[in-house]
Amino acid sequence: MDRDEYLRKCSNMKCQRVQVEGSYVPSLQDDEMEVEHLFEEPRNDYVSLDGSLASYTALNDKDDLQLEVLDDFLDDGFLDDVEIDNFEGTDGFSDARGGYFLDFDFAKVELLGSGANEDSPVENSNSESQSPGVSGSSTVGGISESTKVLPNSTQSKCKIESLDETGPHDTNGIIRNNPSQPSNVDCMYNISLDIQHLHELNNGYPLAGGILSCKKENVTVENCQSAPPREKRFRKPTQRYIEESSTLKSKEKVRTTGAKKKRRSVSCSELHTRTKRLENIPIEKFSDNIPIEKFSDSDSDVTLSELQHCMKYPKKEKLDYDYESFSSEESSDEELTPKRCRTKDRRKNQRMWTTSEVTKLMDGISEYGVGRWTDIQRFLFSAAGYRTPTDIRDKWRNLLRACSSQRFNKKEEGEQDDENSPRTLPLSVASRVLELSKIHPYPNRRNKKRSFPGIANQSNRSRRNVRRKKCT
DNA sequence: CTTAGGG
DNA sequence: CCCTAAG
Repeated sequence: MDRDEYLRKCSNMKCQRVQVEGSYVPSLQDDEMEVEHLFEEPRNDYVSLDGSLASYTALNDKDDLQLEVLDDFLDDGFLDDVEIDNFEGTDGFSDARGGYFLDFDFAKVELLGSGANEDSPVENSNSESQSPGVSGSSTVGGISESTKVLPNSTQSKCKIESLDETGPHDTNGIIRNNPSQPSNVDCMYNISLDIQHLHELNNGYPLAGGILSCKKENVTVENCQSAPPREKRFRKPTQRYIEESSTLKSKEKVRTTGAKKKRRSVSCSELHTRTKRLENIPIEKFSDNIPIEKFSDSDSDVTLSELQHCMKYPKKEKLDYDYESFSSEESSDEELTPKRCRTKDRRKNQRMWTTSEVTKLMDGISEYGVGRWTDIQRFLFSAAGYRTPTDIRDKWRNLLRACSSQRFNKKEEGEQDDENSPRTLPLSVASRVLELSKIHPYPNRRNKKRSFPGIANQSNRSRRNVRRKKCT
Protein backbone atom coordinates (compact mmCIF):
# COMPACT_ATOMS: atom_id res chain seq x y z
CA MET A 1 0.00 0.00 0.00
CA ASP A 2 2.06 2.87 1.27
CA ARG A 3 5.23 1.17 0.61
CA ASP A 4 4.11 0.31 -2.84
CA GLU A 5 3.47 3.89 -3.51
CA TYR A 6 6.80 4.75 -2.16
CA LEU A 7 8.50 2.20 -4.30
CA ARG A 8 6.66 3.44 -7.27
CA LYS A 9 7.89 6.86 -6.49
CA CYS A 10 11.35 5.62 -6.31
CA SER A 11 11.10 4.02 -9.65
CA ASN A 12 9.68 7.09 -11.23
CA MET A 13 11.97 9.30 -9.42
CA LYS A 14 13.11 12.41 -11.05
CA CYS A 15 16.76 12.91 -10.84
CA GLN A 16 17.98 16.34 -10.45
CA ARG A 17 21.39 17.47 -9.77
CA VAL A 18 21.90 17.09 -6.14
CA GLN A 19 23.30 20.10 -4.60
CA VAL A 20 25.19 19.28 -1.61
CA GLU A 21 26.71 22.21 -0.17
CA GLY A 22 25.43 23.51 2.95
CA SER A 23 21.82 22.97 2.53
CA TYR A 24 21.31 19.53 1.50
CA VAL A 25 17.70 19.36 2.05
CA PRO A 26 15.18 21.67 3.40
CA SER A 27 13.33 20.06 6.15
CA LEU A 28 9.68 19.81 6.08
CA GLN A 29 7.37 18.27 8.46
CA ASP A 30 5.88 16.27 5.76
CA ASP A 31 9.21 14.88 5.04
CA GLU A 32 9.66 13.82 8.52
CA MET A 33 6.38 12.22 8.37
CA GLU A 34 7.38 10.37 5.32
CA VAL A 35 10.60 9.26 6.80
CA GLU A 36 8.88 8.14 9.84
CA HIS A 37 6.55 6.24 7.77
CA LEU A 38 9.50 4.67 6.17
CA PHE A 39 10.86 3.57 9.41
CA GLU A 40 7.59 2.40 10.56
CA GLU A 41 7.44 0.22 7.60
CA PRO A 42 6.83 -3.37 8.35
CA ARG A 43 10.05 -5.06 9.04
CA ASN A 44 9.08 -8.17 7.44
CA ASP A 45 9.92 -8.33 3.84
CA TYR A 46 12.41 -7.30 1.29
CA VAL A 47 12.17 -4.00 -0.31
CA SER A 48 13.92 -3.44 -3.52
CA LEU A 49 14.99 0.10 -3.85
CA ASP A 50 16.77 -0.42 -7.08
CA GLY A 51 19.83 -0.78 -5.11
CA SER A 52 19.96 2.86 -4.58
CA LEU A 53 20.23 2.66 -0.89
CA ALA A 54 22.56 -0.19 -1.09
CA SER A 55 24.84 1.54 -3.47
CA TYR A 56 24.87 4.50 -1.26
CA THR A 57 25.69 2.29 1.57
CA ALA A 58 28.52 1.06 -0.46
CA LEU A 59 30.23 4.24 0.41
CA ASN A 60 30.36 3.09 3.91
CA ASP A 61 31.15 -0.35 3.03
CA LYS A 62 34.56 -0.50 4.50
CA ASP A 63 34.43 -1.47 8.06
CA ASP A 64 36.29 1.50 9.35
CA LEU A 65 34.23 3.74 7.29
CA GLN A 66 31.15 2.15 8.55
CA LEU A 67 32.17 2.50 12.09
CA GLU A 68 33.22 6.04 11.62
CA VAL A 69 30.11 6.96 9.95
CA LEU A 70 28.06 5.19 12.44
CA ASP A 71 29.87 6.83 15.25
CA ASP A 72 29.48 10.18 13.73
CA PHE A 73 25.96 9.59 13.10
CA LEU A 74 25.31 8.31 16.49
CA ASP A 75 27.28 10.96 18.22
CA ASP A 76 26.00 14.09 16.74
CA GLY A 77 23.35 12.71 14.61
CA PHE A 78 24.60 14.54 11.58
CA LEU A 79 25.88 12.28 9.05
CA ASP A 80 25.24 14.64 6.30
CA ASP A 81 28.36 16.64 6.78
CA VAL A 82 30.67 13.77 6.42
CA GLU A 83 28.61 11.82 4.13
CA ILE A 84 27.56 14.48 1.86
CA ASP A 85 30.94 15.95 1.50
CA ASN A 86 32.30 12.69 0.37
CA PHE A 87 29.34 12.11 -1.62
CA GLU A 88 29.19 15.33 -3.35
CA GLY A 89 32.78 15.89 -4.02
CA THR A 90 32.79 15.36 -7.69
CA ASP A 91 36.28 14.04 -7.86
CA GLY A 92 36.09 12.10 -4.74
CA PHE A 93 32.85 10.78 -5.79
CA SER A 94 33.95 9.15 -8.91
CA ASP A 95 37.47 8.38 -7.91
CA ALA A 96 37.17 7.20 -4.43
CA ARG A 97 34.08 5.29 -5.06
CA GLY A 98 34.60 4.20 -8.55
CA GLY A 99 36.81 1.36 -7.65
CA TYR A 100 34.92 0.68 -4.59
CA PHE A 101 31.68 0.34 -6.33
CA LEU A 102 33.03 -2.11 -8.69
CA ASP A 103 33.96 -4.27 -5.88
CA PHE A 104 30.74 -3.82 -4.25
CA ASP A 105 28.78 -6.91 -4.50
CA PHE A 106 25.19 -6.19 -4.87
CA ALA A 107 23.63 -8.55 -2.59
CA LYS A 108 21.31 -8.45 0.24
CA VAL A 109 21.66 -5.46 2.37
CA GLU A 110 19.98 -5.31 5.57
CA LEU A 111 18.51 -2.11 6.53
CA LEU A 112 18.53 -1.74 10.19
CA GLY A 113 15.81 0.58 11.00
CA SER A 114 15.52 1.91 14.43
CA GLY A 115 12.52 0.81 16.26
CA ALA A 116 13.40 3.19 19.03
CA ASN A 117 12.58 6.64 18.00
CA GLU A 118 15.09 8.23 20.30
CA ASP A 119 17.98 6.83 18.44
CA SER A 120 16.25 6.69 15.22
CA PRO A 121 17.07 9.09 12.45
CA VAL A 122 13.75 10.61 12.97
CA GLU A 123 15.11 11.99 16.11
CA ASN A 124 17.96 13.38 14.21
CA SER A 125 15.59 14.96 11.89
CA ASN A 126 14.14 16.61 14.87
CA SER A 127 17.49 18.02 15.65
CA GLU A 128 17.27 19.69 12.37
CA SER A 129 14.89 22.14 13.82
CA GLN A 130 17.77 23.46 15.80
CA SER A 131 19.89 24.04 12.79
CA PRO A 132 17.57 24.47 9.89
CA GLY A 133 20.04 25.29 7.20
CA VAL A 134 22.39 22.57 8.11
CA SER A 135 20.38 19.94 6.50
CA GLY A 136 19.72 18.16 9.61
CA SER A 137 16.42 17.66 8.06
CA SER A 138 14.66 14.48 7.43
CA THR A 139 17.32 13.95 4.88
CA VAL A 140 19.49 13.13 7.75
CA GLY A 141 16.96 10.61 8.55
CA GLY A 142 17.18 9.27 5.10
CA ILE A 143 20.89 9.22 5.11
CA SER A 144 21.12 7.73 8.44
CA GLU A 145 18.81 5.17 7.22
CA SER A 146 21.02 4.45 4.34
CA THR A 147 23.90 4.51 6.67
CA LYS A 148 22.30 1.88 8.61
CA VAL A 149 22.13 -0.13 5.54
CA LEU A 150 25.03 -2.38 5.86
CA PRO A 151 26.08 -4.26 2.82
CA ASN A 152 27.43 -7.69 3.16
CA SER A 153 29.30 -6.93 0.06
CA THR A 154 32.62 -7.69 1.54
CA GLN A 155 31.35 -10.96 2.73
CA SER A 156 30.94 -9.33 6.05
CA LYS A 157 27.52 -9.82 7.35
CA CYS A 158 25.70 -6.82 8.39
CA LYS A 159 27.09 -5.53 11.53
CA ILE A 160 24.18 -5.33 13.67
CA GLU A 161 26.36 -5.26 16.68
CA SER A 162 27.75 -1.90 15.86
CA LEU A 163 24.35 -0.55 15.65
CA ASP A 164 23.31 -2.31 18.71
CA GLU A 165 26.05 -0.66 20.59
CA THR A 166 24.50 2.63 20.08
CA GLY A 167 21.23 1.67 21.38
CA PRO A 168 18.40 -0.73 21.13
CA HIS A 169 17.58 -1.08 17.51
CA ASP A 170 15.12 -3.28 15.99
CA THR A 171 15.56 -4.31 12.51
CA ASN A 172 12.82 -2.53 10.88
CA GLY A 173 13.16 -3.91 7.49
CA ILE A 174 15.46 -5.55 5.15
CA ILE A 175 16.32 -3.89 2.00
CA ARG A 176 17.51 -6.17 -0.58
CA ASN A 177 19.57 -4.75 -3.21
CA ASN A 178 18.26 -5.66 -6.52
CA PRO A 179 20.66 -8.25 -7.80
CA SER A 180 20.03 -7.19 -11.30
CA GLN A 181 21.62 -3.94 -10.59
CA PRO A 182 24.59 -2.90 -12.49
CA SER A 183 27.87 -1.85 -11.33
CA ASN A 184 29.91 1.03 -12.53
CA VAL A 185 28.00 3.75 -14.10
CA ASP A 186 24.84 2.35 -12.91
CA CYS A 187 26.07 2.36 -9.41
CA MET A 188 26.83 5.98 -9.65
CA TYR A 189 23.57 6.54 -11.10
CA ASN A 190 21.97 4.69 -8.34
CA ILE A 191 23.70 6.73 -5.83
CA SER A 192 22.61 9.93 -7.28
CA LEU A 193 19.25 8.43 -7.57
CA ASP A 194 19.37 7.61 -3.97
CA ILE A 195 20.22 11.09 -3.02
CA GLN A 196 17.47 12.30 -5.11
CA HIS A 197 15.28 9.81 -3.47
CA LEU A 198 16.25 11.20 -0.15
CA HIS A 199 15.50 14.53 -1.51
CA GLU A 200 12.19 13.22 -2.37
CA LEU A 201 11.57 12.08 1.07
CA ASN A 202 12.35 15.44 2.38
CA ASN A 203 10.62 17.64 0.02
CA GLY A 204 7.80 15.46 -0.85
CA TYR A 205 8.13 16.72 -4.33
CA PRO A 206 6.12 14.95 -6.87
CA LEU A 207 8.28 12.60 -8.71
CA ALA A 208 8.70 13.06 -12.36
CA GLY A 209 10.41 11.01 -14.99
CA GLY A 210 13.72 11.82 -16.50
CA ILE A 211 16.08 9.66 -14.61
CA LEU A 212 18.46 9.58 -17.45
CA SER A 213 19.44 13.13 -17.05
CA CYS A 214 20.81 12.26 -13.71
CA LYS A 215 23.44 10.02 -15.05
CA LYS A 216 24.96 12.54 -17.29
CA GLU A 217 24.95 15.23 -14.79
CA ASN A 218 26.46 13.49 -11.88
CA VAL A 219 28.73 11.00 -13.43
CA THR A 220 31.70 11.53 -15.54
CA VAL A 221 31.82 8.79 -18.00
CA GLU A 222 35.54 8.54 -18.20
CA ASN A 223 35.83 7.73 -14.58
CA CYS A 224 33.30 5.06 -14.81
CA GLN A 225 34.92 3.50 -17.76
CA SER A 226 38.33 3.69 -16.28
CA ALA A 227 37.33 1.27 -13.66
CA PRO A 228 37.16 -2.25 -14.97
CA PRO A 229 33.61 -3.14 -15.60
CA ARG A 230 32.57 -5.92 -13.42
CA GLU A 231 29.27 -6.98 -14.67
CA LYS A 232 26.75 -4.94 -16.41
CA ARG A 233 23.43 -6.20 -15.55
CA PHE A 234 21.58 -3.02 -15.72
CA ARG A 235 19.52 -3.60 -18.74
CA LYS A 236 20.44 -6.65 -20.51
CA PRO A 237 20.14 -5.92 -24.18
CA THR A 238 17.37 -7.82 -25.70
CA GLN A 239 18.01 -10.60 -28.10
CA ARG A 240 16.42 -8.53 -30.74
CA TYR A 241 18.76 -5.69 -30.08
CA ILE A 242 21.78 -7.91 -30.30
CA GLU A 243 20.64 -9.49 -33.46
CA GLU A 244 19.89 -6.24 -35.09
CA SER A 245 23.10 -4.61 -34.15
CA SER A 246 25.15 -7.54 -35.32
CA THR A 247 23.25 -7.95 -38.54
CA LEU A 248 23.42 -4.29 -39.12
CA LYS A 249 27.13 -4.27 -38.90
CA SER A 250 27.49 -7.28 -41.07
CA LYS A 251 25.22 -5.80 -43.64
CA GLU A 252 27.11 -2.61 -43.61
CA LYS A 253 30.28 -4.45 -44.23
CA VAL A 254 28.94 -6.59 -46.95
CA ARG A 255 27.23 -3.89 -48.78
CA THR A 256 29.96 -1.41 -48.58
CA THR A 257 32.51 -3.86 -49.72
CA GLY A 258 30.56 -5.95 -52.10
CA ALA A 259 28.22 -3.26 -53.19
CA LYS A 260 26.36 -5.69 -55.28
CA LYS A 261 23.14 -3.91 -54.84
CA LYS A 262 22.76 -0.33 -55.70
CA ARG A 263 22.96 1.82 -52.72
CA ARG A 264 21.53 5.18 -52.35
CA SER A 265 24.08 7.65 -51.37
CA VAL A 266 22.79 9.93 -48.75
CA SER A 267 24.98 12.53 -47.34
CA CYS A 268 25.37 12.73 -43.64
CA SER A 269 24.00 16.20 -43.52
CA GLU A 270 20.95 15.11 -45.34
CA LEU A 271 20.44 12.33 -42.95
CA HIS A 272 20.76 14.65 -40.05
CA THR A 273 18.24 17.01 -41.42
CA ARG A 274 15.91 14.15 -42.00
CA THR A 275 16.29 12.92 -38.55
CA LYS A 276 15.65 16.37 -37.32
CA ARG A 277 12.50 16.40 -39.28
CA LEU A 278 11.59 13.07 -37.89
CA GLU A 279 12.14 14.27 -34.42
CA ASN A 280 9.66 16.99 -34.89
CA ILE A 281 6.94 14.61 -35.74
CA PRO A 282 4.87 13.39 -32.87
CA ILE A 283 5.54 9.84 -32.07
CA GLU A 284 2.00 8.79 -32.55
CA LYS A 285 2.41 9.31 -36.20
CA PHE A 286 5.04 6.73 -36.50
CA SER A 287 4.42 3.19 -36.95
CA ASP A 288 6.94 0.73 -35.81
CA ASN A 289 8.70 1.20 -39.05
CA ILE A 290 10.71 3.72 -37.25
CA PRO A 291 11.81 2.36 -34.00
CA ILE A 292 11.65 4.87 -31.29
CA GLU A 293 15.13 4.28 -30.12
CA LYS A 294 16.22 5.96 -33.24
CA PHE A 295 15.25 9.23 -31.80
CA SER A 296 16.60 8.78 -28.40
CA ASP A 297 19.81 7.25 -29.48
CA SER A 298 22.96 8.91 -30.39
CA ASP A 299 23.41 10.49 -33.74
CA SER A 300 25.51 7.73 -35.03
CA ASP A 301 22.77 5.28 -34.50
CA VAL A 302 20.35 7.46 -36.19
CA THR A 303 22.41 7.82 -39.22
CA LEU A 304 23.15 4.20 -39.19
CA SER A 305 19.58 3.15 -39.16
CA GLU A 306 18.74 5.72 -41.69
CA LEU A 307 21.44 4.46 -43.87
CA GLN A 308 20.22 1.00 -43.47
CA HIS A 309 16.81 1.94 -44.43
CA CYS A 310 18.06 3.81 -47.41
CA MET A 311 19.93 0.78 -48.48
CA LYS A 312 16.90 -1.31 -48.09
CA TYR A 313 14.99 0.71 -50.56
CA PRO A 314 17.50 1.46 -53.19
CA LYS A 315 14.94 1.79 -55.88
CA LYS A 316 12.42 4.00 -54.36
CA GLU A 317 13.24 7.53 -54.87
CA LYS A 318 13.92 9.70 -51.92
CA LEU A 319 12.91 7.73 -48.96
CA ASP A 320 9.48 7.37 -50.15
CA TYR A 321 8.60 5.67 -47.01
CA ASP A 322 7.76 9.13 -46.06
CA TYR A 323 6.07 10.22 -43.00
CA GLU A 324 2.94 11.38 -44.67
CA SER A 325 2.19 7.91 -45.71
CA PHE A 326 2.11 6.85 -42.14
CA SER A 327 -0.24 9.42 -40.91
CA SER A 328 -2.61 9.78 -43.78
CA GLU A 329 -4.32 6.62 -44.66
CA GLU A 330 -3.33 4.38 -41.91
CA SER A 331 -4.55 6.34 -39.01
CA SER A 332 -8.03 6.31 -40.45
CA ASP A 333 -8.78 2.66 -40.41
CA GLU A 334 -6.54 1.20 -37.86
CA GLU A 335 -9.20 -0.63 -36.04
CA LEU A 336 -8.01 -3.90 -37.30
CA THR A 337 -4.51 -3.34 -36.09
CA PRO A 338 -4.33 -2.53 -32.47
CA LYS A 339 -1.49 -0.44 -31.27
CA ARG A 340 -0.11 -3.40 -29.52
CA CYS A 341 0.78 -4.78 -32.87
CA ARG A 342 2.63 -1.69 -33.77
CA THR A 343 5.18 -2.08 -31.15
CA LYS A 344 8.31 -3.17 -32.76
CA ASP A 345 8.30 -6.59 -34.08
CA ARG A 346 10.94 -8.73 -35.48
CA ARG A 347 10.69 -7.01 -38.78
CA LYS A 348 11.95 -3.59 -39.20
CA ASN A 349 9.54 -2.05 -41.56
CA GLN A 350 6.40 -3.73 -40.68
CA ARG A 351 3.18 -2.12 -41.48
CA MET A 352 0.06 -3.75 -40.42
CA TRP A 353 -2.33 -4.55 -43.15
CA THR A 354 -5.60 -2.79 -42.80
CA THR A 355 -8.89 -4.21 -43.86
CA SER A 356 -9.11 -1.72 -46.65
CA GLU A 357 -5.78 -2.86 -47.92
CA VAL A 358 -6.83 -6.43 -47.72
CA THR A 359 -9.96 -5.73 -49.66
CA LYS A 360 -7.93 -3.90 -52.20
CA LEU A 361 -5.65 -6.83 -52.42
CA MET A 362 -8.54 -9.16 -52.98
CA ASP A 363 -9.97 -6.89 -55.60
CA GLY A 364 -6.67 -6.89 -57.34
CA ILE A 365 -6.43 -10.62 -57.24
CA SER A 366 -9.90 -11.07 -58.57
CA GLU A 367 -9.08 -8.66 -61.31
CA TYR A 368 -5.59 -9.61 -62.30
CA GLY A 369 -5.35 -13.05 -60.86
CA VAL A 370 -2.88 -14.53 -58.52
CA GLY A 371 0.72 -14.14 -59.41
CA ARG A 372 0.58 -10.82 -61.10
CA TRP A 373 1.69 -9.07 -58.02
CA THR A 374 3.42 -6.33 -59.83
CA ASP A 375 0.27 -5.36 -61.62
CA ILE A 376 -1.70 -5.40 -58.46
CA GLN A 377 0.83 -3.28 -56.77
CA ARG A 378 1.03 -0.94 -59.68
CA PHE A 379 -2.63 -0.34 -60.05
CA LEU A 380 -3.97 -0.69 -56.58
CA PHE A 381 -1.15 -0.04 -54.21
CA SER A 382 0.67 2.66 -56.05
CA ALA A 383 -0.58 5.12 -53.51
CA ALA A 384 0.75 3.08 -50.68
CA GLY A 385 4.34 3.18 -51.80
CA TYR A 386 5.47 0.89 -49.07
CA ARG A 387 3.81 -2.23 -50.37
CA THR A 388 6.00 -4.07 -52.73
CA PRO A 389 4.69 -6.82 -54.94
CA THR A 390 6.43 -9.24 -52.71
CA ASP A 391 4.67 -7.81 -49.74
CA ILE A 392 1.36 -8.20 -51.45
CA ARG A 393 2.12 -11.74 -52.36
CA ASP A 394 3.19 -12.46 -48.85
CA LYS A 395 0.05 -10.96 -47.54
CA TRP A 396 -2.02 -13.11 -49.80
CA ARG A 397 -0.09 -16.12 -48.76
CA ASN A 398 -0.67 -15.26 -45.17
CA LEU A 399 -4.31 -14.70 -45.80
CA LEU A 400 -4.64 -18.10 -47.32
CA ARG A 401 -2.79 -19.59 -44.46
CA ALA A 402 -4.95 -17.78 -41.98
CA CYS A 403 -8.09 -18.91 -43.68
CA SER A 404 -7.05 -22.46 -43.78
CA SER A 405 -6.04 -22.37 -40.18
CA GLN A 406 -9.25 -20.70 -39.30
CA ARG A 407 -11.21 -23.31 -41.08
CA PHE A 408 -9.14 -25.84 -39.34
CA ASN A 409 -9.87 -24.29 -36.04
CA LYS A 410 -13.53 -24.14 -36.73
CA LYS A 411 -13.56 -27.73 -37.63
CA GLU A 412 -11.67 -28.66 -34.58
CA GLU A 413 -13.00 -26.44 -31.90
CA GLY A 414 -16.36 -25.73 -33.33
CA GLU A 415 -17.20 -22.09 -33.36
CA GLN A 416 -14.55 -19.62 -32.71
CA ASP A 417 -15.60 -16.06 -32.93
CA ASP A 418 -13.43 -14.09 -35.19
CA GLU A 419 -13.88 -10.62 -33.89
CA ASN A 420 -12.44 -11.27 -30.53
CA SER A 421 -8.83 -11.52 -31.33
CA PRO A 422 -7.33 -9.20 -33.85
CA ARG A 423 -5.37 -12.03 -35.31
CA THR A 424 -8.37 -13.71 -36.69
CA LEU A 425 -9.48 -11.96 -39.77
CA PRO A 426 -13.06 -10.80 -40.06
CA LEU A 427 -15.51 -13.22 -41.53
CA SER A 428 -16.23 -11.18 -44.60
CA VAL A 429 -12.60 -11.10 -45.50
CA ALA A 430 -12.16 -14.74 -44.72
CA SER A 431 -15.05 -15.81 -46.87
CA ARG A 432 -13.87 -13.71 -49.70
CA VAL A 433 -10.39 -15.02 -49.41
CA LEU A 434 -11.77 -18.48 -49.58
CA GLU A 435 -13.72 -17.69 -52.71
CA LEU A 436 -10.74 -16.15 -54.33
CA SER A 437 -8.55 -18.99 -53.33
CA LYS A 438 -10.94 -21.29 -55.10
CA ILE A 439 -11.07 -19.18 -58.19
CA HIS A 440 -7.42 -18.27 -58.25
CA PRO A 441 -5.62 -20.96 -56.43
CA TYR A 442 -2.22 -20.15 -55.21
CA PRO A 443 0.27 -21.96 -57.36
CA ASN A 444 1.88 -23.70 -54.52
CA ARG A 445 -1.42 -24.90 -53.20
CA ARG A 446 -2.61 -26.04 -56.53
CA ASN A 447 0.26 -28.39 -56.83
CA LYS A 448 -0.23 -29.71 -53.40
CA LYS A 449 -3.91 -30.11 -53.82
CA ARG A 450 -3.81 -31.78 -57.11
CA SER A 451 -1.13 -34.14 -56.23
CA PHE A 452 -2.58 -37.02 -54.40
CA PRO A 453 -0.30 -38.18 -51.72
CA GLY A 454 0.40 -41.63 -52.91
CA ILE A 455 0.72 -40.85 -56.56
CA ALA A 456 2.59 -37.69 -55.95
CA ASN A 457 5.09 -39.48 -53.87
CA GLN A 458 5.57 -42.10 -56.47
CA SER A 459 5.96 -39.61 -59.21
CA ASN A 460 8.37 -37.66 -57.15
CA ARG A 461 10.34 -40.70 -56.40
CA SER A 462 10.47 -41.68 -59.97
CA ARG A 463 11.60 -38.23 -60.91
CA ARG A 464 14.22 -38.31 -58.31
CA ASN A 465 15.38 -41.62 -59.53
CA VAL A 466 15.53 -40.38 -63.03
CA ARG A 467 17.50 -37.38 -61.96
CA ARG A 468 19.82 -39.49 -60.00
CA LYS A 469 20.33 -41.72 -62.93
CA LYS A 470 21.03 -38.77 -65.06
CA CYS A 471 23.39 -37.39 -62.57
CA THR A 472 25.26 -40.55 -62.13
C1' DC B 1 12.94 -7.69 -63.21
C1' DT B 2 9.45 -10.68 -61.39
C1' DT B 3 7.93 -14.49 -58.97
C1' DA B 4 8.16 -18.40 -55.79
C1' DG B 5 9.56 -20.21 -51.75
C1' DG B 6 11.75 -20.50 -47.29
C1' DG B 7 13.12 -18.26 -42.96
C1' DC C 1 9.12 -8.75 -43.64
C1' DC C 2 13.35 -10.30 -45.55
C1' DC C 3 16.39 -12.98 -48.46
C1' DT C 4 17.47 -15.74 -52.27
C1' DA C 5 17.05 -18.71 -56.24
C1' DA C 6 15.00 -19.42 -60.58
C1' DG C 7 12.68 -18.04 -64.76
